[in-house]
Amino acid sequence: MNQQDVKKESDPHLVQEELSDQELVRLEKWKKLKEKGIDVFPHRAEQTHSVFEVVREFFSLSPEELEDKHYQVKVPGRIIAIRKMGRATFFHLADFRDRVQVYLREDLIGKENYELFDLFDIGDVIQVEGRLFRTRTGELTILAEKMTFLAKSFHPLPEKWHGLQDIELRYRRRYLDLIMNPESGETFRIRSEIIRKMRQYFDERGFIEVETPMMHVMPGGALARPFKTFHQALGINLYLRIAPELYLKRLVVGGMEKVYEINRSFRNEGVDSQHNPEFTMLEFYQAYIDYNQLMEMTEDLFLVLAKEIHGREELQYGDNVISFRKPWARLKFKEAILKYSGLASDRLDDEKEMIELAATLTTDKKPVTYAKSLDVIFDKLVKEKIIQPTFIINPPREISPLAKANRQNPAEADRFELMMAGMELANAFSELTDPFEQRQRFEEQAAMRNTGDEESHLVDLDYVEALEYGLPPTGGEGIGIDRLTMIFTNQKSIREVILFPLLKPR
RNA sequence: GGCCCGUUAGCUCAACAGGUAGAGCAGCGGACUCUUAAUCCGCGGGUUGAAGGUUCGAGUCCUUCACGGGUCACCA
Repeated sequence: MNQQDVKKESDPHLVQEELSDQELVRLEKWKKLKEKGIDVFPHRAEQTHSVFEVVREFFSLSPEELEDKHYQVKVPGRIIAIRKMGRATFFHLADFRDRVQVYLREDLIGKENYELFDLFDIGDVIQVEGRLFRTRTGELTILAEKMTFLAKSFHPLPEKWHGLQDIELRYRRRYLDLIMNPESGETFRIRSEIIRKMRQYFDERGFIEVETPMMHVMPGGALARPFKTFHQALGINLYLRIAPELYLKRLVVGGMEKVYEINRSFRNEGVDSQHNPEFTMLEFYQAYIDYNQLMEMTEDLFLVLAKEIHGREELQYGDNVISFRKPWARLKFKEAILKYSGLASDRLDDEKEMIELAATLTTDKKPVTYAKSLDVIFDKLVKEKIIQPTFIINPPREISPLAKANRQNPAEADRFELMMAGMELANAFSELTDPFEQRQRFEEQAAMRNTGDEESHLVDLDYVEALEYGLPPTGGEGIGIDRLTMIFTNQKSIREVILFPLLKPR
């Protein structure tokens, strides 16, 4: 603490030291309220309704009904607009989901109380007690009899008409975004509903929800660079999980035949409109099924979500309408490349040519194997062109080290990636259950790692040992909740569906 | 990390080609007892993201830096 801080300690001051005239005015009002003995930060408030509940319950009642019944309410909320007209004032009180008008009359609450309202500002959280009526223009309104402070607001709110537009400020001060921009609140309400409905979906089908470690001694379950940290007391390096996969399959070994985790995972990669360093997945595993059954489940799940949340089977996303009607397109990985890249099939089979082509598409790490080259080509030339929900099935086994190989073509995996709107939404496969093969796959990965591929898997012998006890045939899938929310809320950036996306400190 | 764009009053935005920074909302004072982007009259509010440079003069031109957005790279 420097001297300046010490000097100011006796006198309350705001975090921001240089105050605007408006902030000084608010501080003055607060002092006046204190002088009057008014507690602007009380411990609790009684309420009969939230703003949202008032609107929901009384919205459809006629002026006469409201007049007859004399509905008395106590409603907390934030003042978001004031219209003063001499000895009468209208203002709007808002909560997270709605707003309701309040009417204030000097002749009803008395001169002294009416003048006290001059010390109320837009942004203050208050409680209004009064009875409901309709104005001449028909708006449901609370005729105020009593008003109490619940929290004084010391900063002016953003502009009422345009809201908060500055994208950076919207992320850094999400609370302001939520106060000012109802559509932002709606996005996060839908996100919450997606997660709730997903839970319900899996719970109803007999799944158990679990939580597995987020701190891993050895990161695994995906091909990605991890965040590294250190445990002081144990003196060991730890990694933030890149996926819960290997732990969840250990649980299937343990008899949890249907298991899921809504998990936050962390990947130390770039940040863009489809990637945040921490992101949320739903990962689920079901014993005795394979990836074909997972495709059916996935179609069903998305369709249920669309119908229950939006009441529709297709959703507008940007310029496209995305339809979840079954069945969805299924395209083999190589066929998808043929279809969308324009490459001829004899060239696609020319391993050398594909490795060279892939090298021209990426500047960083050069793909050295045929399988990795195809993966790059898919990413660069195909992915963005797939708009409607499409299962891309049977990608190369080499880039799927945790999936069973396909029996007809062992170079391919019994796996699919679900693409839509140019994004990967889900990734699923028939889990590799043979401990000998798993160990061999890990060793292949480790060999690639030694050639400088940081994202390859490590040899996780502890996991292989679990497989040695017997993992039944199992289908497993991960669904990106953030991206799913983007589709369901028509947002182009992942930062719009994460309350506090990672930003550099100011 | 590369490239492009942005950063001006609390907020939303102006300022032609370098010539002493404006408006609306919000705020303050006044009028107004059914307004709803209330209205009317008046007033205050700025280190133009930061630091250098060019110039008689920089919000504007140049350099560097910070943060954000877009895009490419990496990735889901």
